[in-house]
Amino acid sequence: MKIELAVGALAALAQESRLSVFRLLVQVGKEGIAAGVLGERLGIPPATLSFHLKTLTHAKLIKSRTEGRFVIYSANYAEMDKLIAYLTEHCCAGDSAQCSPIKKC
Amino acid sequence: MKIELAVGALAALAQESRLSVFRLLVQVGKEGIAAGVLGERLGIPPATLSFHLKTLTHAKLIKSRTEGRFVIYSANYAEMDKLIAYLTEHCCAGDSAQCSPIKKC
DNA sequence: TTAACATTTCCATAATATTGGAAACGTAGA
DNA sequence: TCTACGTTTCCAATATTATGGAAATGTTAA
Repeated sequence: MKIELAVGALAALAQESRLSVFRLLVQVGKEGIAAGVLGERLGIPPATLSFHLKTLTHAKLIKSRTEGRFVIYSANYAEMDKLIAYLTEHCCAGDSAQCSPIKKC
Repeated sequence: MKIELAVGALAALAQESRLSVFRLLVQVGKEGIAAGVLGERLGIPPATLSFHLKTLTHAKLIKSRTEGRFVIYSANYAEMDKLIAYLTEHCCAGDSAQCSPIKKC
């Protein structure tokens, strides 16, 4: 993973509304939920939510598919895993004894 | 972990110089290295580095100790683990079959 | 085609973050 | 004490980001 991509992903997550959106999508699973449901659950106005969803999508942390007039968003687990791997890469001065395996979803 | 803390940690990491500093400290291990060495290795001017170290420290992602006239910085592995746990909490709609254990340092 | 609905784009305002030089601070050794 | 050195604070210019109303876009059902 290149540092620009990691910075982009971290910046996307470094905002309360977006972090809430992402965590909700992570918990919901790969089926995802519609933008409107997200906005309702989290109390975010449509324009603001759309802005944040765009930011998360651009960072590749979430993806969307269209179903009728709904846009269904879901977490990109692979990208989350890559980000975590990047943060913890070669950790603890190579003393792998004190590191348990990496999170994988 | 509260969302404000997570947002603070993510914001601290969402900047190229700070992410480089953090990853270097993660790789160096718990003994840490001096501020000056960090700046030299990463090519960051003293005032700028100090600003970024303060930001990372405030986010609890790194810690420091003074040794003579050197200030030695090191990663806060526990806080990194908590952040990763927060991001992946209750993931995959409870389908734990597709999630391997969390990263621990 | 028309009406109803879900979502996104446009836009201006407001708030927050980044940068690095110069000066200040604190410690160590002579 | 004096000097050298490592680090931090101060500061102001510059750049980036967040917010949400209004309008536009696209989809469905009748």
